[in-house]
Amino acid sequence: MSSKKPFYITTTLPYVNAEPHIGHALEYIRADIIARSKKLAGYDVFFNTGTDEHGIKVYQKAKQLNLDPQKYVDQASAKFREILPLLGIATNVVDIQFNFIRTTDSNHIKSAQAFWALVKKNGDKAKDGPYIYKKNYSIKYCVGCELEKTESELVNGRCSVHALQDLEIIAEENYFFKFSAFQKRLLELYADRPDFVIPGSRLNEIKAFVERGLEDFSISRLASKMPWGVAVPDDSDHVMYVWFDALVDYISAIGWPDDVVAEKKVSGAFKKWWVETGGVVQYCGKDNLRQQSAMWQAMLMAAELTPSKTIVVDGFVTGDGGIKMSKSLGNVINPLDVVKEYNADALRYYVAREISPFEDSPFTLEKFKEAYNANLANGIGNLTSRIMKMAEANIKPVKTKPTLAKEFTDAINCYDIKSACDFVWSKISALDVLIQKEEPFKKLKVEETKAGAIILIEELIKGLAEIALHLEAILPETSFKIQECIKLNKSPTVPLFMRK
RNA sequence: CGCGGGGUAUAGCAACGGUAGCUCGUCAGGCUCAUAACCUGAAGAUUGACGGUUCGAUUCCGUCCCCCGCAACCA
Repeated sequence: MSSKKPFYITTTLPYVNAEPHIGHALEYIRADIIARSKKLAGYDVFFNTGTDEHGIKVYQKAKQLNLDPQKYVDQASAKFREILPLLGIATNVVDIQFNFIRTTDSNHIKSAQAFWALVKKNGDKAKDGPYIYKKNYSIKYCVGCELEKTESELVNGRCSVHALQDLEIIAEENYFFKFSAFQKRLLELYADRPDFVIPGSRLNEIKAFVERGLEDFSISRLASKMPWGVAVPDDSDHVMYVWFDALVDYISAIGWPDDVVAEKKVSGAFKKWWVETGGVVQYCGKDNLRQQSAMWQAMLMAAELTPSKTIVVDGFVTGDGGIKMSKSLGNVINPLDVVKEYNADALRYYVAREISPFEDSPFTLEKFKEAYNANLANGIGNLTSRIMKMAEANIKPVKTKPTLAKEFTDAINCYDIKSACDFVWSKISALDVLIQKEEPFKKLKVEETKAGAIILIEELIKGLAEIALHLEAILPETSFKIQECIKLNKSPTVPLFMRK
């Protein structure tokens, strides 16, 4: 049994209706950098991600393709699972327990049903309950799309694809969650924990939203119309609508509720990853702020579980000039294309340092190339070559024991990945300056100064090793290569990053 | 009066009640260990507009203009 402190981080589960895109890559990479940094800082890390696979869009899509829904989601989920190693995500790293959950996994389904049943039970005896109740609900249905439409999908109250057809209003009786009962407790949570949502501007946003008043939301659909979902406990006419299904993954992933029974024992996974960590750190896009920081937290309260630890909210990746990426504008970046042309670390670098940790940022191939040449090829790549060349020819292998810098861990603790990178690159720049100032390459040629030059080169190696240590979190592959060079006292056989 | 973010050098960003910084690009010089790389220096900004508070405002307050998201199931 490890004595290390546990740390639990998760991404939002992407809905498999769409193909993996740059936003998913961004979130994976960010969460991965935090996970690896925590590992470096001595934590035992649980890293969760996966896919959200139920619901009408997936069901319809499978029907269109004439596929069994399960077959369809198997394929769709695999696409997400497969890109993870290509992005350098820690699917197989010591001290990082990686988990890929699918909402169609049988243990997740069991967990979601148990969660529903628990919330129902708690609500039925609560003063402000019931928490789950039935109510008539009218959905807007587009006959052309054969799909239910949400308000945000409508243009002038009509389907954007079938604007000439009137939407059908279909009333059905659904289960609702009594979100409104949790307004006060949510506001208390936000007030008590100023770091609950990062960045602070997003905390203000969700606070303002909750203060305006909450509407109960629908949490089931009629199975007769849409069978592709988790069955509601004790009512086979209904399946769960996304919330009580997908959001529960953050606890089903760590063994809830099975391990709650075992919570009295020390070894329960839920106890370790939820109770001892103070909850999960959740990455999400800014469009998911409400779901993660309000709805899910209210659900946890209803289940009498402690809230998440922190919600870290990403901005969006945009095209040039802050314009939304879209196929018609041709400014969509496919992360796999970037990885193919450069490599995973190059993409990770760009995501970590050139894209704002919390605000929208543009991503263009021009900017990418510029940043790549300046900071990877000319920066860390070139620095490694110049130091190792001198080392290889003049010194014996140096043993180093670099330590993690406080500036770095401080930045990571604030989820400020960009600042953490800035720190590392300031070290890179400092070594370049030092070499120029001290000119060991000149001193080597003169007998009287040679000894001093050798000491200096050993110092440079130590500096490089320190950089490599920090890069384990950001550019794991590159870090490994640098550490190998240092160990073997050899300059890289091929440049770490070829100039483009 | 729905909510939020933003407007700073060519571009992308940072900062802050007290000399407005960084990266890319441009120009000049240096170096030769290194991937035409690296180092030093220079040019380049009435900090969106107008008012207010202040000894002092890019920063705080007010009004306005412009851009961009969100507005209950898109990272």
